[in-house]
Amino acid sequence: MDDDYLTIRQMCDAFDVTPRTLRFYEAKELIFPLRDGQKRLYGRRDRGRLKLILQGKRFGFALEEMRQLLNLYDRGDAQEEQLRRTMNAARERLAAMVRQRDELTEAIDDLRAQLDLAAEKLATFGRAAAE
Amino acid sequence: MDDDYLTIRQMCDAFDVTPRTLRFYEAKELIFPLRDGQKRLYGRRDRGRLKLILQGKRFGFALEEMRQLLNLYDRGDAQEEQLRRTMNAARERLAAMVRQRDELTEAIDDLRAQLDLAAEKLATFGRAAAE
DNA sequence: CCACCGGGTGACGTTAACGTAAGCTTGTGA
DNA sequence: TCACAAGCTTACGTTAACGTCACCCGGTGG
Repeated sequence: MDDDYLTIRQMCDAFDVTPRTLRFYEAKELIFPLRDGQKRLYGRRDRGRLKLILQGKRFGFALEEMRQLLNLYDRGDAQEEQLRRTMNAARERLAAMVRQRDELTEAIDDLRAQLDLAAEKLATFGRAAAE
Repeated sequence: MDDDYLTIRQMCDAFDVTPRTLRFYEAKELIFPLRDGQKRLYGRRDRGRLKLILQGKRFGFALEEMRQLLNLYDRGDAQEEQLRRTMNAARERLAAMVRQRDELTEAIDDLRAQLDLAAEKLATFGRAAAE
């Protein structure tokens, strides 16, 4: 009921984003602020969506993916089905993240091994100089 | 001595890259194939560099960074200093990769938690339907 | 009156690592 | 000789998520 509306600047401060970002999200149809004349006014709904968007970004969802998920919730009905779909998307993302982490771990281990080799080689320089 | 030279296609097959990639690397001054008229010929040296480049990519080095590292080894002298610098660069990369993995791990844990919450919520739907 | 501030609207720039397409040459087998 | 394949060069396209710039508008304090 008491949707206190925020200006773009207040939103930026609250969520630590730039005005450009909010306008950009609006252009991408992720959020739909009201207008007071020219000025954008962001209500509870937009804040909720933005929060989800930023969370999604953290999980590696692309903006377009988030838009689709958010739109699911906009149609308001069939809650269960929506939740299922969202969970499926999330599970796929999760699997991708785990894969990515595994690859990273491999690369880390390999790089460490290379560094060890290099350290040995460097030691031979030291010994050569000590003769 | 016996630099057997490879054509661009042979290189592509050997390293699993496209011709475009090799020409691109050349334009970026990462490799320097000889020319037989128009045709590029890749020798031992270029193969070595390409191998390092692809390794570096795996570790997340940018091409420009790789170029600088490779150039270090081109001047041929002061081996020890070169090795040191390369190791320093590698250590920084390693630290960045570890940081990145930690962040990813956090995000993974968070997403898992969210999924668990969602699963609970979904269960309430099931119970509601069972009444 | 005027500078300034907050906000708004395009439109173009940025970054990385190539992909893609057009059109030219050169070599080769039928 | 002709067509075809492989290479070559040049140049523009792609992707994501904004940043930057130039310019406009309306209200306000001095």
